[in-house]
Amino acid sequence: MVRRELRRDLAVLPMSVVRELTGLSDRQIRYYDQQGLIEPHRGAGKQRRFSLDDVDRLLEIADYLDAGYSISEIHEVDAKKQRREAEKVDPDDVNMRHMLADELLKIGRFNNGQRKF
DNA sequence: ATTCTCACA
DNA sequence: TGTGAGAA
Repeated sequence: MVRRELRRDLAVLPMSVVRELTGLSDRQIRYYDQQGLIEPHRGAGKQRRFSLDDVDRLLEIADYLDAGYSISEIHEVDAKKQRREAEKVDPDDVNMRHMLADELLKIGRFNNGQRKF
């Protein structure tokens, strides 16, 4: 039996669902899209279709923003992330970066309580 | 009914 | 970022 799992990379979620799942306004979601932070697929009528990965990405973006990062700074982080992804193919380094990123976000959240968790 | 783009008394 | 207009 092939292990049939949930495909978090399939873009099948409409705005309404993503809005609920992230707590973001569709205005914000479209804005992050324009800024190139996410590239959801398009369906009939150019309507955006998001994947669960996109939802995670959106939450990540919201966290960075709450932590005080600017859109451009988030792009910097992405760029830096890709460069290392290209060079060092060290799996341990990848995990370490994720851990550091999480810590940065936690610190950011404590430095400005705006998020309504 | 929903979502999209564009523009701002 | 919000909001409203007009189209799809």
